Amino acid sequence: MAIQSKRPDTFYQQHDTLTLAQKLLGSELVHDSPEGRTAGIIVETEAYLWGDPACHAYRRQTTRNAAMFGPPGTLYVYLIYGMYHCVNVVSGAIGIGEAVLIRALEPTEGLDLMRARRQERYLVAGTKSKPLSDKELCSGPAKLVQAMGIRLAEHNFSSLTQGPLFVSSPFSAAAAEIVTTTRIGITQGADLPYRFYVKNNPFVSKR
DNA sequence: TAAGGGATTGCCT
DNA sequence: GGCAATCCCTTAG
Repeated sequence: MAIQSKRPDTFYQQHDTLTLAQKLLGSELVHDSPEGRTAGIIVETEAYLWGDPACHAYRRQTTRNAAMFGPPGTLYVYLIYGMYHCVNVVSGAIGIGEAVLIRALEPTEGLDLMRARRQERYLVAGTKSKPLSDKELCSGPAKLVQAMGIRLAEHNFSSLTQGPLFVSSPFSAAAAEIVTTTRIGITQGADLPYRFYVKNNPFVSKR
């Protein structure tokens, strides 16, 4: 296993949100949990900006979006549709509610643990019997939260620069081609080109 | 205080 | 491809 360097505070401080959303592509998200390590290369992101009607911080700071107003490199985790969670990397200055949504990972480590976490719900429900394929583990914002063992109570407000959940620099600096397009699942600001993904990567949630 | 709705997912037709 | 599931937060009254 190669030595991985944790992205420092300056990585999150020096880039504006749209740039950070692209810089995060190719970086690896790592979680060293008590159950073991899971990790994946970030292959799809979306930016949510100040003054952007789709941004959770668009109106004002509230209890739900408070983490977005923290320092860059903070995690913002929220509940969506009453049953799933999504994770964001907070960006922009303190007091400015901007963030980058992590939408998909290419799994690199701990795939069995990911599978176990993802299938837990099905095993309980007893509906799904077939093991999930590698592509089904992290190809969506709520999927990767499950697979990585990210939880609202534990990780909202936590920092990516200190602690067991962090972003590492890529192993190879091979510049992948980035596709820029519109964001998924939103109604407001649907025409803004704030979604980025690695071209031709099969682990991206949607083409 | 009440009611609407969402940065999704997976099952069903 | 369409749609239900399922909560809590936010906004309106």
